[in-house]
Amino acid sequence: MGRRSDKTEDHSATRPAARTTPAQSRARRTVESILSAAAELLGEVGVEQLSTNLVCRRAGMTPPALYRYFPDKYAILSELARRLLDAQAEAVFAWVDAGGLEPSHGEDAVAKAERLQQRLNEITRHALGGVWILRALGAVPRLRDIRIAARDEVARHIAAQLSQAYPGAPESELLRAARLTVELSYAVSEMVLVEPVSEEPRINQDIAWMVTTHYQRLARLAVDRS
Amino acid sequence: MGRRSDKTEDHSATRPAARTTPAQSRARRTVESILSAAAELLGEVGVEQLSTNLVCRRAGMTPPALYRYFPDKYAILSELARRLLDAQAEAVFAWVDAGGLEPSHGEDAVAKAERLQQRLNEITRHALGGVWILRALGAVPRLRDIRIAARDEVARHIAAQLSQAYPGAPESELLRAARLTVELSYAVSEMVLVEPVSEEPRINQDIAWMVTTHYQRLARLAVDRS
DNA sequence: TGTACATCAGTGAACGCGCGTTCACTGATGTAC
DNA sequence: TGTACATCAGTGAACGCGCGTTCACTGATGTAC
Repeated sequence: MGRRSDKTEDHSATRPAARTTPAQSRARRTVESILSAAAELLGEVGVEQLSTNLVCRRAGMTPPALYRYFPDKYAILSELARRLLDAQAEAVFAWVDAGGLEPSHGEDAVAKAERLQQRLNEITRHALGGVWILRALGAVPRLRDIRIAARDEVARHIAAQLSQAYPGAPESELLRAARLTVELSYAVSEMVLVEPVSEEPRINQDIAWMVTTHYQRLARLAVDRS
Repeated sequence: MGRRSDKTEDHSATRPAARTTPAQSRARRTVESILSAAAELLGEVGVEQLSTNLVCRRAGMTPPALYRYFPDKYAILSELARRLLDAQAEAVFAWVDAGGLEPSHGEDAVAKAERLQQRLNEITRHALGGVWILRALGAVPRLRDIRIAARDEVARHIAAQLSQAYPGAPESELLRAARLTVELSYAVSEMVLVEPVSEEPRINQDIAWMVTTHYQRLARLAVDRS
């Protein structure tokens, strides 16, 4: 998928370059061990207490091995973040491409949005580091840019699609709405993963309804204005 | 306000007890210096790099002075969090008590909700540590409970009021809806404070519309069911 | 209103510890012939 | 298919530094008479 590789390039510009790119398969396993260890520890001790030494110990290796691939703990977190955010972005793109935003009768549109939210929760749940990276992304100054960049990329795509589906609505409004809804979607993922699972479908449904209705309202306002 | 002191007691159970409660006014100034310094540093270096030594230096005092009042950096963050969350909760209570949730015609209800969101943003903006504590609260394991407790307290109050305004809707649904909207409101505050100010009113309006419509829909569904 | 004394508030100096980081090295992997 | 060699991957040991934390102490504040 061409779009995906574009995206990866974008991110690698932001991300602190790894000192060495692993060439052998042993090295690739090492990198994965580091990422897994960091992911585990993220939820156990929190971003603040996460240290490269701690990660090494958990991953069963010595500091220089880690330093070969990551300059510091932020590089590790960035990589975890990039993976999660890329996966989420890809899910949204796939959903949009499959007609997620095409005008349809109220209930259908909500059901479609609900499935997307569910998928995003699922991705977050199973990503390395899970919901903890999502949380860390907000709180760590050096990582905020990654999150905002990812959010805006998704938002632009949604806005573009919305303006096709509902021509006449001003671009700026659509972009604002898209940004807001992506942000809300992150918040819901963060929330849902600590609620009892039984609550999850209802919450997804609620947010899906809110977002869908919001889009439709914008479209309606645009039509009224013309 | 009786409700407020109840709340304070609740929180102090969660919060690690200060070693000493300041008795003299000099001591109270010291505590405030510590909190201000920590608040400043929070946005500059992030929760992860915040340390008691760093706070002392910025506050112009030596470590033992800090240790007299706070056992560790989490105690400082908890206090900052408590203040912000208390202020927000109080604003919501005041708004509810002033009839914020009373059934009214669509546009009015939205305008009321919009004003509340604006007020909450304002509180966050001017609180010690501002939006950075809000963010830290999500990411630091030892602080999450405070955030969740505060959210749920506000949500219960809103739910109680909703069930009075729209009798017939099941309590559990109202509580879920209230929790979700409080969470969304936090997210919007976090978001808005980094957007250009010019965007703020529109975003407040959007979220106000979404939340209000959501409540009204729940009420309508309840009526339909009976 | 002044003094003596008890309590409160903050200092200076020190400690052990884990962190981030680097060095020269050994061992593992892949490849050219 | 086997061996020799170049490159890649990870180790052991060490470093200086700032962190969290405590001690015995000095100085400031408030109060009893």
